[in-house]
Order: sequence, then C-alpha cells, then structure tokens
Amino acid sequence: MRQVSLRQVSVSVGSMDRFVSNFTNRVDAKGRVSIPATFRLVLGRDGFEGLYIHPALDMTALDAGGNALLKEIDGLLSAMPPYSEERDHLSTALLGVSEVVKVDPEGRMQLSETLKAYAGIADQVTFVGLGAKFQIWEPERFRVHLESARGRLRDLKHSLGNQWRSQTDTMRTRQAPEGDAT
Amino acid sequence: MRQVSLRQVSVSVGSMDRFVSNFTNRVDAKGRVSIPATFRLVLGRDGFEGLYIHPALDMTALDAGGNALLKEIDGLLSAMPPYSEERDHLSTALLGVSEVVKVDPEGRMQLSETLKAYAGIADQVTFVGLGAKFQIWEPERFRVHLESARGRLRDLKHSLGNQWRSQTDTMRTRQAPEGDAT
DNA sequence: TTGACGCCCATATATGCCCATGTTATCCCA
DNA sequence: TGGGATAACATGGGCATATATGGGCGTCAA
Repeated sequence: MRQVSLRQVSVSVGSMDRFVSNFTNRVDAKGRVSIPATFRLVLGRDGFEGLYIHPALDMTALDAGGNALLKEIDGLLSAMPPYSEERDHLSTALLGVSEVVKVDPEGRMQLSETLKAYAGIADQVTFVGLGAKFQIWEPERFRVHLESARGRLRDLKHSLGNQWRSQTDTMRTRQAPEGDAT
Repeated sequence: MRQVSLRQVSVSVGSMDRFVSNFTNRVDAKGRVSIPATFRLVLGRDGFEGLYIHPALDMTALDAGGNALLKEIDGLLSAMPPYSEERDHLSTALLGVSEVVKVDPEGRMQLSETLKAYAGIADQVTFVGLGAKFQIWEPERFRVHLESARGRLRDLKHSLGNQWRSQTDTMRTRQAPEGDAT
C-alpha cells in the first residue's frame, strides 16, 4: 500500500489475528462500552457477527470472542463422552448461559445485567486479550488476578529453569561492549 | 552523549539477524522513541510488522521483539489445554499484558503508560540487544543491572574455573563460520 | 404507552502520518 | 589527502483521522 523507505521496518496489516494487551473503558449511562478498536479488528478478521460471551468457568470474569472461541468450546465439549454428566454441566456452563451480544456502529456493546453481575462490573470494564479469546473484568478484580497470574508465571519459569533460560537469555554475556551514554 | 556509530556495525554485520549492542535514545514530548536503526533492520528481516512488547518477568524492564519472541510465547501456551487454569493464568500474564506497538514511518514507537510505569521510564530509554529479543530499560536502572550482571558473571567464571575457559574457546571456534556468508 | 434497544450525530482527545531540522558519518573529487 | 557534498538517523512539530464517549431520536414490542 505505501512505499517503504530503507528505514521503514514494517508494512501493512496493523495487528495480528489474536487478542493481545488490555484496555480499560468506561460504561456510559446507557450501559454501553466501547470494545477496543484492536479487538474489533481481530473480530472482523475472524468473521463473526457480534460478540460471543459467557461467564468464565473459574473466575469472576467473562470470556468473549468470535468463531475462534466457539471452535475452542466445540473442541472441548466434543472431547468429552456424550451424555456424560460432566459434558452436560460443561455445555450448560459454556453454552447455556452464553450470549451473543450485538455491536453498535460505533463499536460498542451492551452487557446484560446477568453478565455484569457475574463479573461484578459497574462503571468500568477491563478487556484482556488472551489470544483466541479475550476476557472482560471489573478493573480492580483484574489487577488482583494479574498479580496472581504473574506469580504463577514466575514460578513456572523457575521450575523450567535452564530450559527457559537458554531460550531467552542466550546473549547475555555478549551485550554492552562499552559503557552506555549519559 | 551518543554512542559509537552504528553505521560501522550495520555494514560489517549487516545481515545479522540478532539484536546486539545497546543504545540510548530520547523520549520526545509526544512520548515517541526511535528504535535503533540496526534493531529495525533485524525486525524487518524477522518479518513482523510492528513490535511485540511485554514486561520482563523478573526485572524492571520490557522484553521486545518480533516473531521470534512471539513464537517463544506461543510454544509455551499451546502446550497447555484450553480452559485449564494453568493456561489462563499464563496467557493473562503473557498475552494480557503484552502490546503490539506500531512503528511510525520514521522508525519510532510509543510506549503505553502502563509499560513505561513498569520499567520506570521517563524521558530516556536504553535498548539492549539480547539476540532473539531486546530489552527496553530506563538508562540508570540498566547501568545498575549491568554492573550486577557483570559481577555475577565474574563469580560464575571463578567458580567454574578452567571448565569455563575450555568451553568458551570451543564456542569461539564454532562461531566463526557463521555471519554473512550467504 | 412506555421502556429498551438500535441508530445517528457530535466532540474531545489520542494516534498515526507527513514534512522539517541538526548532527554525524561516509563518499567523492579536486 | 583534505574538505565539501551526501546520506542515514535521531528528533521535533504540525495536521488529519481514528477512537472513545456522550447524548438525542425513532422504532418495535410488551
């Protein structure tokens, strides 16, 4: 689309095909919230009309997404024995209480009272990209959750130990041939 | 005030596909920072539009890179089953706090307040090449970090004694053939 | 009729894009 | 070989557009 100079690094597209990063937006008087623009892009690419939402299984948050999320759920359910009790429960939790919310021309959505209550959402929501899906949190709860998640990750890194380290820190000894400026 | 010229480096190792050396640039009034030209070259070769950034796990710095870094994270996540608690936590800590920042036509990026806060960045940033990725530091913190890293390295070297020496000699030999030879 | 909902318009601000400048290294030529 | 011309780069600032957000209005259904 644009001509690229020598210094230019990248071209076109904009973002990827997955949800990344987090954003906190306001809920207006009518209960509307803007879905982050980057998320809308991903949803559009995914080709899903509207937005699929269901309560997260083990957290006070909502899982949301498009076709990619639906596919994930399908896979999960089909992996369980038909007519089993677990499957019934799971499909109830994932499909039975889910909603397909519409997105207005400005890119906003409206959460039902049920969903808001589940996540403890009042006048602000935090959107958290998790790859194939994203989550919707009450900001303060998310902060807490994130702390715990970070801790988990640190633990995991330590337990992986050398494996991880060799991947990420290989060049450590080569850096900084001279002192840095200032 | 400025580092040693990049030009010499970029010519002699122009086809290098790793992030090497460190540079300190200013953050302008609009919050923009120039990504070092040599790093932009590597990113371009990596074929990633934009720049992938996330807080480093156990340092007050940011990890940044392109597809190489992304692959690392992907591999980790895809190894875990969807909807497992482990995976949710990991993707929260990895994807949820990551950002895909755009690079303007001049090769500059803009860090979010969140990321700047995490790394303690104000009006200057130090880019540190670490091979497959690079880090973004507040200059003074990096200086301190580097000192401590050097110290630990020295200790390690002493404790390893001769073993270390023989290993590095071997590696040096193996590195030679690599480089520009196409 | 009323209330919820979808749609349109308005606006402040953030973001991206373009052009300009100073500096430094590289190149070229007398 | 010296020095000006040239190119690459970091940096600054202006401007257009996108995005988040607020509010009004018509419509459809209980």
